[in-house]
Amino acid sequence: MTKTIDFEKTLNAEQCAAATAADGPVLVIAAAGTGKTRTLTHRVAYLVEQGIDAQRILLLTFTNKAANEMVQRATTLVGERVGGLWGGTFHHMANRILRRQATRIGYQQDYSILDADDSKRLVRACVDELKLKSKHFPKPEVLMGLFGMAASTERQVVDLAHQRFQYHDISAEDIARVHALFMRRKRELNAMDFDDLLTNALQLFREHADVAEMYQQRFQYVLVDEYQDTNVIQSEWVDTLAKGYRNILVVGDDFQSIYSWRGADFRNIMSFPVRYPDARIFKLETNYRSVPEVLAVANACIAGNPEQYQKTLHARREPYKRPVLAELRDGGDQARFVIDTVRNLRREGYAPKDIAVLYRAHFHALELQMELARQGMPFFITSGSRFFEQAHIKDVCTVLRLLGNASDQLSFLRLMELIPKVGKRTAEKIWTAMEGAFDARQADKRQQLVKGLPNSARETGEQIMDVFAAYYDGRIGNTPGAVIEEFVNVFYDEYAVKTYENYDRRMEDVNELVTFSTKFQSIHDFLSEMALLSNIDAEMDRSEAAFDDAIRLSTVHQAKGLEWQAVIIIWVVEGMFPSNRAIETPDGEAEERRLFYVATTRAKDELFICVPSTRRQRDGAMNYCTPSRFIEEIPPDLFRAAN
DNA sequence: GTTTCGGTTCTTTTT
DNA sequence: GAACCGAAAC
Repeated sequence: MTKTIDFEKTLNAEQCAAATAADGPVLVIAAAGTGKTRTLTHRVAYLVEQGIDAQRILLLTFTNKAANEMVQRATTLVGERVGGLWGGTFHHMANRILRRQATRIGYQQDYSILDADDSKRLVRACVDELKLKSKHFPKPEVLMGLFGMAASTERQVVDLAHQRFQYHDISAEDIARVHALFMRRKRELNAMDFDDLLTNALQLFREHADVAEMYQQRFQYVLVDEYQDTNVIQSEWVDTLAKGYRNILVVGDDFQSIYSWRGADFRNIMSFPVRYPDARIFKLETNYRSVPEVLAVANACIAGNPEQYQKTLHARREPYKRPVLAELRDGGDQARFVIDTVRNLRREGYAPKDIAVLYRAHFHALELQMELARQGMPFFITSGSRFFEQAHIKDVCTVLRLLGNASDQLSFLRLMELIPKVGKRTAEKIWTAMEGAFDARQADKRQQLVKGLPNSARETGEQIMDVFAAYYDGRIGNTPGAVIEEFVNVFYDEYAVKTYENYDRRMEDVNELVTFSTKFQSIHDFLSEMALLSNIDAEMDRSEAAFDDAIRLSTVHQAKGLEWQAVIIIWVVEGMFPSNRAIETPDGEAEERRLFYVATTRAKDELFICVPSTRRQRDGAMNYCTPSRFIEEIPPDLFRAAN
């Protein structure tokens, strides 16, 4: 017999009420640091203790890290009984469902997943094909943003484009044409991007009642974390899945809604009681994380957003020190301040991993990174470009992706263009000759490919083709790692030496990828995981011990859900935080304020806010900075002076 | 006609 | 860095 949990003892009254709530719809408003994860974990444990089969519980989270953490903590509470629980991100769940049902919506089961880089390339190709490329036409990233917005808000691209470019000489119809071609191409490539995963899964539910019903029957309980960051697709998704039993429990905090630029709408959380009139609402307001002085600053900051659910964080911890507002001369001065502060904190007994530096955008940290490197202070940064999206990682996966989906034109072109003397044109010609698919199983197809290459490239082409042959002949294993290793041995290692100055570092990444791949049996599992794992998730798997001696550098977005003893926020000046571009959009300022609130509430003991007064421009000229409006809104006596 | 190379420019936030 | 552009090299 497994031990039973005394919920009233291990949780406070607020948490306990939410974790042990009776069946039916439940909304939990959980302010920062109030034990949200703890509550959700105990909810899972509670359900399992009540005799619910874990396979019938669905737990949707924002990151894989959050899902893993919760499952792990629930396992500690009630043991192996949580084994069959479905936990993960919306995208993971969509992929899991679509892998079984893709044919119902006109896709093949072996579809590929396009990451941001793939989608961008495809959009660029569509713009080229329609001959719309010009100085004034929006760049692929801008188009992608527009398409993504349309997908996640269920609006028409032409309307959004019209709105966005009404004062510019850009045709909304042309943008809609690019979008239409982009959508068609993805079908032809048998590929889905991140947005497609969500919309296609929803379409599947809408058009196939039997599929929807199957999952509605399966999931007796649906739990959703970070509900304030769901978009309309996701919220309809959740509503659909919960239709069977109506045991839906969502947890969120409208103050921490920071993804509206991705279609997230915190009104989902506000309207929950309207969609579920019998919903019970629980509020968690007791903060265990931060000292009262930090909370005072956080509360003062968010008071600038009056139209939100007002809730006050009640401090549980003893008074300690007021946060520091540090006025610095420039970026260099700021970097030295950060380093001095870290040294002082170390002397006070904090470990490096207890300290984080947060900022609005990755490039804000460039100067600091250089100074840290120069001073030999170890740091650990979650970089802007994703591990799996780096050129060398994508290069070594092209063969694998083609084995997984013969229609993957993007991987085909990428692979061909690795061969010397083969460029865009030649690669495209060969692809056209292949008639839309490269079926590497057939020896004559491989032959045909080599014949399409210029003479000087044939030998290399044959070497690469032999990787495919080896896979099908069974000469190498059929695991993802074996294919990558073979490709590296016969071709890529030599290529990398010639191409990259930092060959060593890049090949280390490749080796790490092979190690990572051993966890997966099938090529598809591996490729899906690669596309859907975020940077933070990927880093989880890398040697964590190495990071214990390093301070953490992170964007505020990526810091969400994390906490540190001491937090230093840099570049809190107008134009950078809030970012210039963000405040141009309606409600942009309110979201930036929420973002600043998220930043401040990451700190447990100590908070340092840096305000440099000048910033060097690209051309070397000095720019004067005004302290952020978010600083001006906070009463000065809530801060202490820097020593 | 294609590929390659060298110089220039620009960085919001992410599954 | 890495994406883009124009010019040189093949």
